[in-house]
Amino acid sequence: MPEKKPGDDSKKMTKSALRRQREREKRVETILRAAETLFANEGFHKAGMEQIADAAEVSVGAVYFYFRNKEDLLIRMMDEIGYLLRSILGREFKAHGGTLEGFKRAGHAFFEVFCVNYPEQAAILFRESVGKSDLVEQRRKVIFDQCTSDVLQALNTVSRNQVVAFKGRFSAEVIAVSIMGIYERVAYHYLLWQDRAEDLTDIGRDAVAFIAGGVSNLFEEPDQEGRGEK
Amino acid sequence: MPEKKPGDDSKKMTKSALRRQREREKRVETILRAAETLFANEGFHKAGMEQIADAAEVSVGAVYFYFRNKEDLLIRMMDEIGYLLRSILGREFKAHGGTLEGFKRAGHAFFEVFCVNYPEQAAILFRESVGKSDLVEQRRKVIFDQCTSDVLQALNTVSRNQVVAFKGRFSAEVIAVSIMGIYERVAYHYLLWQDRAEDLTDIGRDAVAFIAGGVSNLFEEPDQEGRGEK
Amino acid sequence: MPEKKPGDDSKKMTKSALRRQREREKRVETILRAAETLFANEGFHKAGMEQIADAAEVSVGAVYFYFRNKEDLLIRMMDEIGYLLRSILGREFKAHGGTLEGFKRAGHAFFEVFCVNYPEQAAILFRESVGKSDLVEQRRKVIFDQCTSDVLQALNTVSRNQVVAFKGRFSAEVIAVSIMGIYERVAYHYLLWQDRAEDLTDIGRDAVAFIAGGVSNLFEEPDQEGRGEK
Amino acid sequence: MPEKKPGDDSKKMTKSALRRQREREKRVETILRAAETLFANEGFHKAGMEQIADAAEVSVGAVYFYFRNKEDLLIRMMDEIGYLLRSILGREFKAHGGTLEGFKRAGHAFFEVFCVNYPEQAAILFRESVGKSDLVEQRRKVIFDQCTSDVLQALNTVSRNQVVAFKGRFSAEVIAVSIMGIYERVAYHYLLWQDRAEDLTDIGRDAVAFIAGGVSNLFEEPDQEGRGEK
DNA sequence: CATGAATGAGGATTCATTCAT
DNA sequence: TATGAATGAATCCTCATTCAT
Repeated sequence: MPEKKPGDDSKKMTKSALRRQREREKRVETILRAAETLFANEGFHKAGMEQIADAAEVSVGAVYFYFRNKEDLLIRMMDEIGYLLRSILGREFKAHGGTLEGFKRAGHAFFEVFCVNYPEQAAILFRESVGKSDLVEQRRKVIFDQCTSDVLQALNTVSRNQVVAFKGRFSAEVIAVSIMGIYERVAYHYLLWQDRAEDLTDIGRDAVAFIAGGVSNLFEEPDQEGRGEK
Repeated sequence: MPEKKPGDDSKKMTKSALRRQREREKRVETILRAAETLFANEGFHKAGMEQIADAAEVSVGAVYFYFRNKEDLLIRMMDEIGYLLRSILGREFKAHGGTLEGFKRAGHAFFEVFCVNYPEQAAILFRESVGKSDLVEQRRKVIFDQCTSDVLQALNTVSRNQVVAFKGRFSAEVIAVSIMGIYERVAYHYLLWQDRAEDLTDIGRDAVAFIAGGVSNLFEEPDQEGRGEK
Repeated sequence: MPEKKPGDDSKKMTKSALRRQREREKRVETILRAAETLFANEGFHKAGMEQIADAAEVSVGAVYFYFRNKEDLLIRMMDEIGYLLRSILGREFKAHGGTLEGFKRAGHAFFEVFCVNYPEQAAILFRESVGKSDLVEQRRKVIFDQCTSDVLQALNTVSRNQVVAFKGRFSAEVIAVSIMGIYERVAYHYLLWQDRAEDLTDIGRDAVAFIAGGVSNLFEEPDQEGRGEK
Repeated sequence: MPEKKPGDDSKKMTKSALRRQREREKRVETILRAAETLFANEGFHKAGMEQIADAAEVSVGAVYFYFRNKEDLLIRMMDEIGYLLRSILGREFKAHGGTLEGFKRAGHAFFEVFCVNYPEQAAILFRESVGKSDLVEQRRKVIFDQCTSDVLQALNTVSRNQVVAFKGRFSAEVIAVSIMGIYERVAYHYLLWQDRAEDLTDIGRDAVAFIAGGVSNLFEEPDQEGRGEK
């Protein structure tokens, strides 16, 4: 079984075993990248396993050796992409000490780093759908939930750091979900539909500003009337 | 061809022709509803034409008599759903004279009327994807663009009615897209993933409040400097 | 049953019955012509009954009222064409009193009259095939047999008129079949494949000359030894 | 892709690769033969892919692995048959040094070798047609054109060898086409319609004699009445 | 007689997956 | 490990034919 956890048996390993390990990982990598491009450009259903194998310059059998099935390929891919996305956003947020500024920077990074440098990955994460009740959909949910949870934590961190509190009547979770929605659709709209990658910086700034405006509204500001939405 | 425009020959029609016309529409309706349920529950790819025909209690041939092919079925369905959604939102907005209040009400209607009463339609509009470069994807884009455009117009109407102006540095279009994103993902998250239809009223209120907060932030407030980010 | 022999009941008929009779025949004619064009241009299998009905400006049901089924359509068509072809050839042959000259003239008429004026009919007679063991194939055989038989009779007539006799060792039937083959393939080659209708006169002359040469070789020439081939 | 040109890598091949190659060819052969029988007996349209696969004792998928589609099956088959036919005729003709005798022998071989030993192939070549403007029809044309061209060359060779010339007023091409027509229809008539395979030798002799008579008529014969060739 | 909506068996083709080598 | 030929269930779609109106 190739799914053995890497690192478990790393201490006692012959050289050739190490090389094998390395080659295995390289092979997995190659296949994953080939599939990624195909899925992004053709869509999950249109991309056939043989096509993927060809693109990765391996045999179909090899693909099935490293991946349980086509779904598994997509799931592992989405996990990677989810991890990548969270790294990018998390790094930026933490680099600014969990402030509102950091929160905004993370938003900018979403557009300027993730969308611009990993458009195929964005396409897969935001477009691919295989049909309800599939493992894939569950996985998508997990990834989005993690992201949402990250955003939620960030919101809480910011509010703590700012020494302000959320107005009790709002569900921070809904806000987090909303923010994810903004990121997702703006990326989809301008990257996948209009292919305006070069404008993403500006577009991202506007979107982030909109979010920041909505968010700052949510904090109690003791000495002052809220800008009353009504 | 059953696709003849209705109304063309409506004045002079024999009774039997009228009945036929009615029956034809009823049949189309039946098939569309059956397909809707199947697409929403099984997904586009998993739902077979025979299954659809069975559910509609007609033969496969009958489905193909009224619809060019499976894609056509989905496209016509999406068009209907798009129209339905825009009607619901537009009616609410106009009923309140294009005010911010109307804008919010439209938002509430999205969750309380559209999502709650037409969850299958929401599933189809927000989940179904067939793969890039398909007619379906184009159609989806058109529908979303129309909705986005509606939101954009609404924003402009509100800003005019409030005698305030957008802060120049924001792209209203990006805001509109963002709002669509919020609606979409909140619906997706709470309706399709968590199936919390009964909580949608509250959830919707929070989401709309968040939007309203963000939006009111966008209007120039004469006596005060913008919080200029950049 | 619309297949009643025409003329049977012609003596006692009301005027309206007569008109009906006429209209029926006109209708049959229209459908047959429409089908002819379609079969010639699209082929038997590609031409659908609905297409035929549309082209004839009647309903599918009407086609099925006048013709048992698609095969019947083709068979009746082929019968007509066979009759037409035999008329053209026979008329020419008889007009010259059954001489070799008449035989040649008939050959010329095949190319210059039949092929040139009825190319669609030629296409149907020579190209259409539906698959073995069909009624159609049997019908084709009958028609070709009739034509072959005509040619055979013509050969005999000529030989009688010329007061010469066939060399005993030749089967006149094989010659007749051969002649049919020449007509068929030359027409196919130059009309259906190369569409050189305008050259058919010359081409036909060559083919006929070839046939005449072969044929005149077959007759015993009393004062002389046969040129024994082998 | 199994269509790799044979011979490319024939020098350095492992044993197993060689065996694979052999098995592949055997498999293609098996499928082709099964399809041939089915096409000849049932006709192209009536023979289903599953039926073919069953007859070849492989799965449908295997058929599609070796052949692009049903048309491809027929085309490759026709190519083979065309090649076979031309080999048989050409061999005979060349074996007699391009004389009129060789020409006749080739004719006899057509009936006695090709028609008698390969009746199914004859059925396919002469009967199967799928409808105008198809790849198949184009292929048929190519094959017939090649055969016609062979006949034409043979005629020219004979006339050169006999030191006689064609009478200028005849188009040798039309003669060649005519000869093809004779072969085709005589075979069709007596083999496919009347199934008189056992009489084909005699029938063939008559047909060839008829052709030879027509042909010898075409040569200029300077000093002499008799046409005695040889 | 005419209509045209409805039928449904039948057919070609695809493709994820397996397994002998 | 790697290969790639083989599998066969699944699926979309066509179209000759029927029949209620």
